[in-house]
Amino acid sequence: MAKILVVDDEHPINTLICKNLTLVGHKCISAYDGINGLDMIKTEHPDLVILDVMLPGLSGFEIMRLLNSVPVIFVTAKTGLDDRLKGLSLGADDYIVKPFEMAELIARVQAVLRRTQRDANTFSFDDIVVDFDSRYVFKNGENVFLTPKEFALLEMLITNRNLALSREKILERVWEYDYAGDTRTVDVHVQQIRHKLGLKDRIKTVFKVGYRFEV
Amino acid sequence: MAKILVVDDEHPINTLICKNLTLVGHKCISAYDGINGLDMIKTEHPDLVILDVMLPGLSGFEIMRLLNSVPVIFVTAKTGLDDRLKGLSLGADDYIVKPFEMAELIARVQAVLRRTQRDANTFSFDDIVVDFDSRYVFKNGENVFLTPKEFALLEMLITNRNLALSREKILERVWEYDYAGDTRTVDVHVQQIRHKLGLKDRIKTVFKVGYRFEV
DNA sequence: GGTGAATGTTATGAATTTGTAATGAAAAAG
DNA sequence: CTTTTTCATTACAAATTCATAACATTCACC
Repeated sequence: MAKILVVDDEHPINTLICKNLTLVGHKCISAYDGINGLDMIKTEHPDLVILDVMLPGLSGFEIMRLLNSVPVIFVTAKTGLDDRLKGLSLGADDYIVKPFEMAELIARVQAVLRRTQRDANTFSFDDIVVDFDSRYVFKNGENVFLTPKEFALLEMLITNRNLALSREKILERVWEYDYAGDTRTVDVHVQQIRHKLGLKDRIKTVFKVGYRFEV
Repeated sequence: MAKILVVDDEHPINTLICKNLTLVGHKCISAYDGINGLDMIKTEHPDLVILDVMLPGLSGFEIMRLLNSVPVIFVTAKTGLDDRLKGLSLGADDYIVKPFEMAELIARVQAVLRRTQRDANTFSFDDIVVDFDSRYVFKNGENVFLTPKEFALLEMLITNRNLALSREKILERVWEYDYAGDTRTVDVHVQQIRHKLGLKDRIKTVFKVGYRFEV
């Protein structure tokens, strides 16, 4: 099951796509304009984005230019070759022209997901690779050992990257949600991760609040 | 000659498939619901499973989710593209839609068998050879005896090598999928395999999670 | 620059988790 | 039915994790 974001301003089509993707077992979320679409990509971290080219706010092309590494399938009413090339050259994983058969869209979705999810479930930045399936962390190709708490904390920082996280929120999610201990415990673990992975400037301290993982 | 398990609740069809497969020289066994099907896969170790999607007990999809490495050909009455994609994405080797020509099914069976039996069915590392057909394990050329549970556990570790496997996941797959016992049981069997094969550093414990077979 | 509060750093022992060996019940084989 | 094998469970030993405390440093504000 993958989390898929559908960005299309035509509500009936958006709903139809979502309904069908849900039927094949995926979790589906919708955005109806470019601004919100970009927003949801950043906050929800979908596994795949289905992106209409013609959007109010930001065009699909403009959104793609601002993306890093989310797989994208492009949808457009235009049939011009130049649009197709533009999309693919911007890094789209596939391309489909309206009007399309729902079966075809789904086939392409599954194909892209197979392609992207075969490559392990990892997150990379700088010289670091975090593999969530094997629970390995590599720095510069070398295996760095993290304890369970450290790994869970790093996982949460990555999931909520670029957000300021209070110590309370971190305790609630990485420890038990009604954990009663000292919030200083979080500090010690953050220092440990910083030390082991050399993340002094990636894990920023937000004074009086908590921490933020910037990437 | 291969051993083929047919899982289909419609007795006449099951029998018909078996008869034809026997005619072309295979050994054929039958199951008529999902629970028994899963059971026979674990006890009989067939070379190939022909699996109906619509089954009483456990659906074909659910069975597939619990399997490791047996080749599967999917059979379904549905013609929907989504079912086909679901099957293939779960790792089915082929797919055929009812009603089908018996000649076509046989052709696919032979194709899958050719594909899977070409690669000798063994796994080797260090001074150890595991033969999944004969169920022999050799260390340094000498036969090491493993009990059924031990072999099944080793098989799962090898199939999912380099992944961190939780004790729950191991119980679900090596024991029965609804096994109620203690997770410490897994520990004892892991120690046994480590001891018999000298795999102290190949089977790593992942603290608070489970184990990972590294190779 | 000075001050108090917040965060960084390091060490230690209690608590949790895993390793190990033994035991008896259940299943399989004879 | 008897013997043998397998395996779950238990109890204790060893290892690991991690919360906390104590002290050092940095930060925000004056």
